[in-house]
Amino acid sequence: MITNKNCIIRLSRYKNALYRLQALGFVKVFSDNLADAVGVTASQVRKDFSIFGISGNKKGGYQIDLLLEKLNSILGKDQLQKVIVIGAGHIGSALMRYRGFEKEGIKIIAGFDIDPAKINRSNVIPVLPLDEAKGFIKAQGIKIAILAVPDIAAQEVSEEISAAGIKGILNFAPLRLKDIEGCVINNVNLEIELENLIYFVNVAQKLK
Amino acid sequence: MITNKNCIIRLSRYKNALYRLQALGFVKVFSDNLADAVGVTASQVRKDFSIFGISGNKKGGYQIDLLLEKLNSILGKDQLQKVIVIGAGHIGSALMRYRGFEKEGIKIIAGFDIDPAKINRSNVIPVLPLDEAKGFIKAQGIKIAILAVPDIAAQEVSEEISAAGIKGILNFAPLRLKDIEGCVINNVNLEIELENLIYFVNVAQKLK
DNA sequence: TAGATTGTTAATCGATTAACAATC
DNA sequence: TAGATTGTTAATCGATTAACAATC
Repeated sequence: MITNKNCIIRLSRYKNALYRLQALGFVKVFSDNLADAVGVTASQVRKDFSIFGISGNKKGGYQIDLLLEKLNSILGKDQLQKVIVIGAGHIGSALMRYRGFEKEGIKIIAGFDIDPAKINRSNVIPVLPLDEAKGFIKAQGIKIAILAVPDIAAQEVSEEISAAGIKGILNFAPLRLKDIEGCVINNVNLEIELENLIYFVNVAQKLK
Repeated sequence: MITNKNCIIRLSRYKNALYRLQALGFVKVFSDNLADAVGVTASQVRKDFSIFGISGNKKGGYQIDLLLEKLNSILGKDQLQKVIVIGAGHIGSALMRYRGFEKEGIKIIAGFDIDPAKINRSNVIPVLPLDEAKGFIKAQGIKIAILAVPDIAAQEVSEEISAAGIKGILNFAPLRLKDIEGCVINNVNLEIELENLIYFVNVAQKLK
């Protein structure tokens, strides 16, 4: 199935919107309701659904609970996702303490750092020495890691954790990691996000 | 000039790659060098440059220092960007302490929070009461804000700071803000980034 | 039934890539 | 000059949107 990243991001947005609609007491939606809620066209919604074989009822729309079941299944949310954080600096620590992941079935179970001063084995989410990461990943079968180490360390660390069994890395280091065979890498580059925002603000200012 | 977000993100990547090449001692680049460094095609590089009227020398490639000047000017990096952070929770505090923005000419000059316990006026980057944000934005002429407040507060706060003069918001709250007239909103949704990564890891696993 | 909505195909749109003339 | 690279146009590709038959 050939699907692009944007399409999958939209599935996440549909899911989130459906939970909100459900909380408001709705039981079913039409494609145009959902489109409005997410900010896309109704055609886009139906097209996305048809790609994944999700069908509704002609005239009757889609039943929210069934739709959520299917979206959650596609998005792998039918099982708890265990995630580790590599790098317990400012960003890494903040992500470890961030509660927003829990309600999405994503659980950060440990952090790792090379600095002995950052180690804390007794914490709810322990911070362990980086050289224990490899064993931990293998023992616990961890597939997903958040990488929040300094730029200079990012490439080497990503290759190490990948070799230990990590299949997906969410990279916060502001550089492009080389492709790693058997490992998906998504980048969150905060500098570039801000730079981009500044550009479009400047453009808007000039237009006036 | 009609430009898409991806194109501007590539300009940032070109810029970053050019600094690295410069640090390695290079004085000029050809489009295919830069393409390799960033992971795009040489056609893409030349096309992007031509959109912004950046020209090189037939046969001679592009002179790195001139190229950086032009890219920095397009990206608004010829002046220091003052940014505030709204919400001094885990994410907000981490962003305030994060040093990565400085080398990009982006300076976080204050944080704001509604919780009196978080206020700290004597810090290098002070954390001030949220109700001082409006006056601060006006007095300092701040255009860019990073929004790291709880979901429930995000819509209201974004409208307030926009009314006070904010023209661009980098939103970390995991929900879609309604469009605000005269304000550009970029979203960083960490839950969705992770969900997306998990999806593609699962797909890759199934293919094997 | 008449009206409304889905599911899918075809049309459109926009972005990327390929090709190549210009030219250094 | 011959060879290499730019700058731009045309071709391709892929994603989004529009249209509409099927049907509830």
